[in-house]
Amino acid sequence: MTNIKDLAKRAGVSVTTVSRVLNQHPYVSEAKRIKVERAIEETGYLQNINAVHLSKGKTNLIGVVLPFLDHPYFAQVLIGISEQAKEKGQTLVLFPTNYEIEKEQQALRMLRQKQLDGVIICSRVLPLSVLEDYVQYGPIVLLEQRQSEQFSSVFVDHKEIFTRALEYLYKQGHRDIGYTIYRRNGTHSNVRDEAYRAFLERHQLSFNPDYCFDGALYLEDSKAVFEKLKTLNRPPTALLVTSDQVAAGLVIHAEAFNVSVPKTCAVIGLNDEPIAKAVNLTTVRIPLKAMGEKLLDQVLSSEREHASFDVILIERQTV
Amino acid sequence: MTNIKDLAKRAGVSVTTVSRVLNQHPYVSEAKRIKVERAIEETGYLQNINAVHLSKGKTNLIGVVLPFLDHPYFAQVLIGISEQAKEKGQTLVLFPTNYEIEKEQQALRMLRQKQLDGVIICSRVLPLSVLEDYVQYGPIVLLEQRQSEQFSSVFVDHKEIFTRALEYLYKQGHRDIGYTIYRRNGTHSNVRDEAYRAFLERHQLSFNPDYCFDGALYLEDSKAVFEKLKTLNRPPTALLVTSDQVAAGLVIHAEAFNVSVPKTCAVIGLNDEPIAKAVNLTTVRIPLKAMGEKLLDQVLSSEREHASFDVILIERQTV
DNA sequence: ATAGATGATGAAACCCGTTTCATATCAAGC
DNA sequence: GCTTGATATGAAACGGGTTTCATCATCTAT
Repeated sequence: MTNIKDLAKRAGVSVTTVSRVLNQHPYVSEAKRIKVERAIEETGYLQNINAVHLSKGKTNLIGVVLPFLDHPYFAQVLIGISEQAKEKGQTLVLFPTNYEIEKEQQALRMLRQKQLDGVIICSRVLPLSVLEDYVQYGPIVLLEQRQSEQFSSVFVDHKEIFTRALEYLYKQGHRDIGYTIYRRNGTHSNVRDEAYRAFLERHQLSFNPDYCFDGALYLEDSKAVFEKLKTLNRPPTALLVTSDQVAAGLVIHAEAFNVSVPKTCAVIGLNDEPIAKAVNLTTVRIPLKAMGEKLLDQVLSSEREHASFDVILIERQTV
Repeated sequence: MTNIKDLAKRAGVSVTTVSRVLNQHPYVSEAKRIKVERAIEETGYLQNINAVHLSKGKTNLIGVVLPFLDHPYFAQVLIGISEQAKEKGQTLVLFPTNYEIEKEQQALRMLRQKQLDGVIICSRVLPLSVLEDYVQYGPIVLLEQRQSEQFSSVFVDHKEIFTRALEYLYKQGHRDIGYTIYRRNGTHSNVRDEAYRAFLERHQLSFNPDYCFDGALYLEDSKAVFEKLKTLNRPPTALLVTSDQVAAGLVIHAEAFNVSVPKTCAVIGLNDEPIAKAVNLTTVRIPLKAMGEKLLDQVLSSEREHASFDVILIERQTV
């Protein structure tokens, strides 16, 4: 493989000059520039990028930490991130964690070892305190509702989402409203719980612990929701479902479980994933792609920033 | 940042010895090993991985080229790849191409620049001849039915899939059978077309160019299929649909288009994606995750190999 | 007792760029 | 004629590891 030295010799200039040509620095005479360019063409020279990385101390590599690749929520965010990455000349390194702590740590370690210029964390199990130890090595940005001094973040207001969706259901006459989530101790579970309890209080409704269903993320998880629903002697008349996958599953499986949506049970989803439109799901649209783009911008920026995105309630046929 | 030199000084040994400790090479006395390990702990030393890459000429980075992130077909393959990557200590760099040629080229360029140890191509638009120019820089493996000398590959026999699905429909009494694909000039379109025409010939059925529907990849593409279906004065009584997303869309939207599945139109899908089970889709299961794992193994291996995977026809309710 | 294998160690070469710094040339301004 | 600033260029330092090679000390088998 030809390296920059060979190139310099062949062009009859110093390696410095070659480097200047490669990096489009000024102060190279036309004559030498042409010589170097010809040498590059003749040899088919290409920089050894690892040497460039070592020398420059950066890699244009951004780590993306996310639990699952096969869920539309994360897929949409990832599409936003990757389109913006293309725009900004960045390349993505993926860390599908399955919520395993070592996979998250791996991303942080690579940041520390300078293999990554920054890390985008779309969802996590690692405590914030651990992340804080790593900001010194490079920007870490979060896809979560959190206004930390240390990290930029991108988020939607989950309290508002819950409040709006719940009030909407209330206005349609529902008084027994349950909700489904994936993780009980996820980063947004608290906010949601608070919004839910505030809603109940506001309307003097009583709290029923059975009305919170967890483990609901994928289409097929809707079956478990139905099954649990069947065990209740006073099942909710409406469900706020924090993933359209699950909400769509409820709609699709309703008949099999002898439920009618929205008659027996109204359903309001979240995200406005493609399937939502297909099954006519009332849902709250979150601009996931735009949020992904913003995440990429933030990880490249030195400013701390907290970007909030607005949501839209999409009324369709399941409430 | 402490580097290996500082470490050597602090431990009172040579950098060579430190390197040996770091890389678990033999021939280091217990005493010195302990000294070095203590120095590492005290300083919190971590290798600059870019220096390691430059020195070793490899990065443990594998490029994955795929058109879309938000389709279950590729998501499943990617999950297989990434689980095996974790197993083998490899990290993935993603190239979501949207079938843009420059994105595919970017992966190849990074291979050539030694930033990637190998490239997995799940689907492509670049001609094979271009890929061949790059095998000299590192292993390139393909997710496609092709027995090339230059590349390892992982595949299912699309001819067999088509043949089995078509014969199955034939056995159920169907004589007007159409099929849907995404790209007319995709890597497998030929094979499928051949299988289709051979099937027609075998049963002395006539070829109808309107029976091939393209542009069908996502759930919502099913609507276009229905619309085109409506324009035919002799619509097919059965469809072989090469993505469960589309097949599920057909089932979900059937009512709206005044079609009954399977009565008016039988549907057989492909891949056995999660949604297939949810909507009771008859489909052909492809072991995508296992294939992804194999792809990762192949890209790490120096042997050329062509791995064929078996498929299973899953009979449910749409035929 | 001795050849030959095995263990232990460090100097130096190597991987391959970028960037700083010193130096030189040339033209414009006074 | 002289200072000053812009242009042009290359030597050398720097980023930070790994690996080869030479050397020396032990141990084992004959």
